Amino acid sequence: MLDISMPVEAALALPPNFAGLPFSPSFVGRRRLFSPRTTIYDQDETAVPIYRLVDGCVALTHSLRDGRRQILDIIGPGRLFGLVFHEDNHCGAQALTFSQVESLGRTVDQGILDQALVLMLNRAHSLATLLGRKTAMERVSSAVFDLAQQFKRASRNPQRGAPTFNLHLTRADLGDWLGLTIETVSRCLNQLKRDKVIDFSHPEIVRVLDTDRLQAMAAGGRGEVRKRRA
Amino acid sequence: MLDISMPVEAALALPPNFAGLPFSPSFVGRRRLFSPRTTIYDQDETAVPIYRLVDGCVALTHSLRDGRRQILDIIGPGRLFGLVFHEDNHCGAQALTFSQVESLGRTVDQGILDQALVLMLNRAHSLATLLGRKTAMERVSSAVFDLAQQFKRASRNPQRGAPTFNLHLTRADLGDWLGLTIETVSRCLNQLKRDKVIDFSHPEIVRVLDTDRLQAMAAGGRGEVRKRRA
DNA sequence: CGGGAGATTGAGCATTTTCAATCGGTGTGG
DNA sequence: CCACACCGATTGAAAATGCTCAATCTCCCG
Repeated sequence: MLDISMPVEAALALPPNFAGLPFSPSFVGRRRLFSPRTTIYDQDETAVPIYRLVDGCVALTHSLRDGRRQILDIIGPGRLFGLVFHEDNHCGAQALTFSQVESLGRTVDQGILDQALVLMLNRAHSLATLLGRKTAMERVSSAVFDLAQQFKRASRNPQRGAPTFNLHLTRADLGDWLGLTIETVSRCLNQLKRDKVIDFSHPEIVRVLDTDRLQAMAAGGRGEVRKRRA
Repeated sequence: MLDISMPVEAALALPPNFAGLPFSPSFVGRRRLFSPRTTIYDQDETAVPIYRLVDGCVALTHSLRDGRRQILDIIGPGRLFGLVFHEDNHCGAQALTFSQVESLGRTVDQGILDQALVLMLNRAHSLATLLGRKTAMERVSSAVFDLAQQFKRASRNPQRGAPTFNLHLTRADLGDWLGLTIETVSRCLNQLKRDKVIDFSHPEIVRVLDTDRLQAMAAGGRGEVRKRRA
């Protein structure tokens, strides 16, 4: 595997087509390539520009002083991230795979920025709902569903056919994202596999066998209405 | 108690001073008064304007189809909320007490809107961290601390003196916010009371006896570093 | 072939939930 | 004015989901 000794300037080939946000073509800033497990910016860093993820996978993380870590969002190709979103030094960004990132400085079209902000906020709210109210199985199902959306291979199988995607997160990452432990994540993933909802032989490459059932499990299985609250 | 049969137009006295966001004085739109437990807008509603909470307390909530509810934010006087934040019908807003709300339409200064959005996002991220990684005691401590900030009485006791505030949320609301059950919330609150960190006789009126300790408990008690993760 | 990192699996445990009973304040009707 | 009903809060005991600890497995790589 490549041995790139970290934050390296690189002018790479154009990215593959991705279903990302629209951009004014004028903003094609400097690109940088980050290796897996490297920090793009720190939780306490200031004056961070706006970035666009061209290719790869980035996690926004927040750590408590005692070391507990929460992943606040997983960013796929096309999405924006950076400091404007967290003036108050709030969370850091870390590449989970080789990630090509484009710096947009601070001169981003207002509308696009707002759009990205709103997406960020919606996802944060979804995550909160997941963390506050969903069971382990539902959380893992939600995560797989979300990642399948963001990272499904544009590759073969044009439409209806067991979409495969690369799970860029380790079990530990998934745990930090979903508020679970490594072991629980592993158990749930293997449960989904036994249930023939997903499949994987290599733990990184996941195939979704039954998208509908996956989505159903993500929302709360069979709709038994829960009690409480007038 | 008043019998106001809901959403009622009202021109009320000017609100007390509050430590809110700055506003261009030109935006003084229509005001409405909402009674406790009434809906300001629904989760699936569209074309909602931007609101400013003049006085009272509002909860942003998201409900799963099966009835589970997650409170995504608790809004205190001065803060903005409304649809721009959630184009994709996402969460509803509900008054928790008598709340005076000012509609700003959609003509809000961009900078102020962004500021509100970023605050919203930061709070959503903090909530996610709380829900994903904190214990019940830490969650409840965090909530009390946050509410003390947002709702501390401007009243007497100019500074250093056991700030008292009105806990506008019921135990059920707190549970829906913190991802806990009513019973756990109650137990934690009474534990804090036994520990002389807070005090209350009426379950709605809370006095903070030891702000420092409260804040410490909110962040994770005595800083024992937890394991895992390189 | 040996070492290491991540994943899986099992068993026991703990925090939090669930279930259930009781308390306390408040509003209503007799 | 008091009895009753109701709603929210509190408290205790039992149950459960998810965690901790520990062993083993599978790759990957040198």
